[in-house]
Amino acid sequence: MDVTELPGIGKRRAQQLARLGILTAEDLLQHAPRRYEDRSRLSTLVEAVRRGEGLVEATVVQHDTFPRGREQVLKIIVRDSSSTAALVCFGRSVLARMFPLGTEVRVWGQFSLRHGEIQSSLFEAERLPAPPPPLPGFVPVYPLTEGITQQLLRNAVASALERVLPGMEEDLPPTVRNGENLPSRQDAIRALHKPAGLEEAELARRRLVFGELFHFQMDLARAALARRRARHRPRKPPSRSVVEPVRRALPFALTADQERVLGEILADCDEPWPMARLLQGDVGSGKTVVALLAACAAVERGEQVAIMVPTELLARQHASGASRLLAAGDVRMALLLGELGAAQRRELAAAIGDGSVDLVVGTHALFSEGYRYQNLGLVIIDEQHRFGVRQREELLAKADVPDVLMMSATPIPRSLALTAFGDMEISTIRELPPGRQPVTTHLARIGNEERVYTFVREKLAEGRQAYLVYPAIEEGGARELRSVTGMMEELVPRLAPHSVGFVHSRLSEEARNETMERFAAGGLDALVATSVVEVGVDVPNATVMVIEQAELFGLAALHQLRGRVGRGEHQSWCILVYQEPLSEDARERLKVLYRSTDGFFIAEEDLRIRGPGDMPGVQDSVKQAGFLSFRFADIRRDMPTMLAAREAVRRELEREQERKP
DNA sequence: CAGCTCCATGATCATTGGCA
DNA sequence: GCAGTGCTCGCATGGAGCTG
DNA sequence: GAGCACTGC
Repeated sequence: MDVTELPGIGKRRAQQLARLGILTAEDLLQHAPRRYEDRSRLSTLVEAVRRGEGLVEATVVQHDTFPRGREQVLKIIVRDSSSTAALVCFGRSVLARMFPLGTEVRVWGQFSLRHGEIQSSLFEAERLPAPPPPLPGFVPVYPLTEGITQQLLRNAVASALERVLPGMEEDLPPTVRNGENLPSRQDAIRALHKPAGLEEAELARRRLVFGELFHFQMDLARAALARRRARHRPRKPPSRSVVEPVRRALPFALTADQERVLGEILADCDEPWPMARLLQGDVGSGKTVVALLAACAAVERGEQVAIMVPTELLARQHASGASRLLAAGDVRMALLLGELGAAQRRELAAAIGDGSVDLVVGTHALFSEGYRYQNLGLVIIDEQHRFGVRQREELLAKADVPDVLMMSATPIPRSLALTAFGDMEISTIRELPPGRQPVTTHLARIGNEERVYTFVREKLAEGRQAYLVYPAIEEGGARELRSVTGMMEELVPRLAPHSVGFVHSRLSEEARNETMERFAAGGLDALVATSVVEVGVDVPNATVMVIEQAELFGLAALHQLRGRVGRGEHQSWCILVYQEPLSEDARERLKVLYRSTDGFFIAEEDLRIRGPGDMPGVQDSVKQAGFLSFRFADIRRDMPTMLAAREAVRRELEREQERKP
């Protein structure tokens, strides 16, 4: 039912309500109050002052005014059994007419002592008819938008409750409701707007959260099921004729975690349905090896593998890493770059088309430029968060892509993973390979940077390399340019005689790549950069990461940056330079980072401090898909409910299976 | 940075009277 | 679609914090 | 008194 059918709501109000996402009376009923005011009992004026607010019944005994500017401000003096008080009517002198002397009134307001009397300038008053109506009880306070008042919303909700609520459908199957011991949806919605007490309101909210999350999880589960049913294909039994030789040739042993995850993936690949799996692991946890071994499994079945990475630089790096690791497996590899000439491109397209290439590494051009694969069996997506959810969904929907393995180096807290990647399986590598020394983190207040640079010079003199990162004040803006040039002038002499390269978003991509590659090859001692280095190149010889104005970075970004060092056998350092004063959050962020190098712990903390809005790794998908814009649920608080809902979905699907086998 | 929403805040005019 | 009627509700402003 | 919903044309 459209909101305009409710009394008091016309075209204009409807438009304003639309800004709150309210189009129908049902929407209105799902507009959850922000909080409640306890108007369930009367206080005396004296009590109300003591508590700061209260519901009071009193008599109007006097009108008074005082001047302010050129207006006269009305004061309505009321008296109850305990005292008298002034209702100060800034800008609403008309109230005089509504409350003449002698009127009995019921007032809700914030009361305090000012100017030597009890006053309230924030109040709602109403005339009290002869038999006093019942007390309002707990009154909802709704989020508003300009043009819509609390009262209007309360009235509208009240009439919506009468007219629409009885027709509202139950949204949970009875089995689930009984199992969880939940009230009906109608009861919950009624209680949401007219609770008998705060406990009831909270219970109602949780019930609605559950319903919402149940459906969310159900949709995900059904999508996953549908995918399984849709694309069956026969799979040959694994021969391990490629996987095993490659494994044996590895210069290191897999960690237990890597083994476990590899097992999960290989088992998945042997199933007749397509895999959709997220492989997450902290920076440097060795995801790539696992992914490459999975690729080998596909190759040995005669399938092709595409590895998609966000930048060409990474494509090159992956390709060279892969050719080294896969040498023993006789895998035919190709690197697909945008700069290929027409002839090369034709040649490559042909090779992909007739199956004479097993493994292709490239950017999204892998799919967008009309390459037709002869028998594509597995797509591996690195740094999945760099691709939008659109690309991800397109890919999952492609009928000819049986298996998809996404990789993420930004650990995602379990709670978010269950929402943003609820339709995928998740494999997690927690353990770092042996021999990696944890990065030592130091905090330095700005002003001590001379010591920092001395330290950096020492390390450079030892032959190591260093990153120096500063925040991009304004993406591509003039101020950034200034700070870049400022940095250059300052840093070149400071780090002399060592060579310094600069990378920032005002440079062309080629220029950036060139500098990064020179750094990677050891041709530059120090790299000064904005956070573009966040994702990226593996430079084992780089052991120092200095982050300027670290307080401006998010926790996850800092962790990512820190992950750029500590990738070789040398001890590595991360120095966070901050400027006081620090905000509470910033202080907490830096503390977390100082204390822990565990990406998963950091991710949980990030979620706790910041909330889900800015979480990297999921932000694209989540924001675009609106996953986190639940009506009732707040991921931070309702994680237990999410798990319960997920479990309920599982049981419900089981029951469905039994019913129609 | 901009656009929203939420929240807290908000108070006078000038006489009189004494002294040089 | 327009004008007239009758209803209800009735403050302005600046700062703070959040999000696009 | 304004703004808006509603009514009657």
